[in-house]
Amino acid sequence: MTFTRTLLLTDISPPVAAADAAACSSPLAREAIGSLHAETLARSLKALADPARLRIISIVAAHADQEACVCDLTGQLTLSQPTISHHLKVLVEAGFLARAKRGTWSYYSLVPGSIDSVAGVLAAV
Amino acid sequence: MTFTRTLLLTDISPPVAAADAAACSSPLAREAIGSLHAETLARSLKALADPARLRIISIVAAHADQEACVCDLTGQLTLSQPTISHHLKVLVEAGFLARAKRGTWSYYSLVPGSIDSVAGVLAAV
DNA sequence: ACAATATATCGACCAATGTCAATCTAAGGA
DNA sequence: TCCTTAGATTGACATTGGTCGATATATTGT
Repeated sequence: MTFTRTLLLTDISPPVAAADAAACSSPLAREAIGSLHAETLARSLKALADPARLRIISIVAAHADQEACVCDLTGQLTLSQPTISHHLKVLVEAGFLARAKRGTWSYYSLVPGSIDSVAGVLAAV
Repeated sequence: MTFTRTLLLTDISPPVAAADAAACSSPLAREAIGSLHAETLARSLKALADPARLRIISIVAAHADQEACVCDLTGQLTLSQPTISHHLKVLVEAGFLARAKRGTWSYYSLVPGSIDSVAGVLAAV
């Protein structure tokens, strides 16, 4: 890329596309997301893209105080305790849940806005 | 589920939780999502949870006519043509893209509302 | 018909992921 | 102090998933 002036969209006359674009290509209305942005969003979506983890989030969100202990989860999910613990870790590391240990019990709460944020970013892709 | 009358939230007095709930549990404000719903949403999210596929969707959406040919993608993604073709297939099967073959070229377009729909469902989990 | 091009499919490979049994850690109660 | 219980960690395993090279299919141009 050695051009001193960036090729603008308005520079493209209908029949001719951008320099390195193929003949079949149509004009762009805006920029696509960058690869870095794509990787960040993909990481968040990967953390959510599991039935057990979605149910965990939903169970936590369904509680009046937006908080659930692990026993709430082991009771409703037909998964072993270590597996549930693993999913919780994934969700905490992805920034969707926060852990608070009180006595013997661990309580998990939703990080406010974290889900909505991902949903918003996704809708803007 | 053989109860004739559903247990209402207002039936639960503060100190006592639902029948099979543990001592650490707090009351629910609403129902959590069902496992079927969770699996459906997870399938959609899995299709989106990949950097290459997010970029593909973004590139398609960035086009003025919401349509891109494969050559647009091979030019921008540093992935082999078979790999891109694979990702396109995943996105079509998940219902996010539609394929239209015209002549030698295949054009992929966004299925209107499909992304917003997932974003909306996700935000409601 | 033939050659060239665009895209899809196949087969194989390696990395990442979900799951569980076994074990470890920490907090409470007797 | 010891036992019990809640939860996290570890290690192993099977499955899924992303990638590419090779090949197949289909369409256009000569």
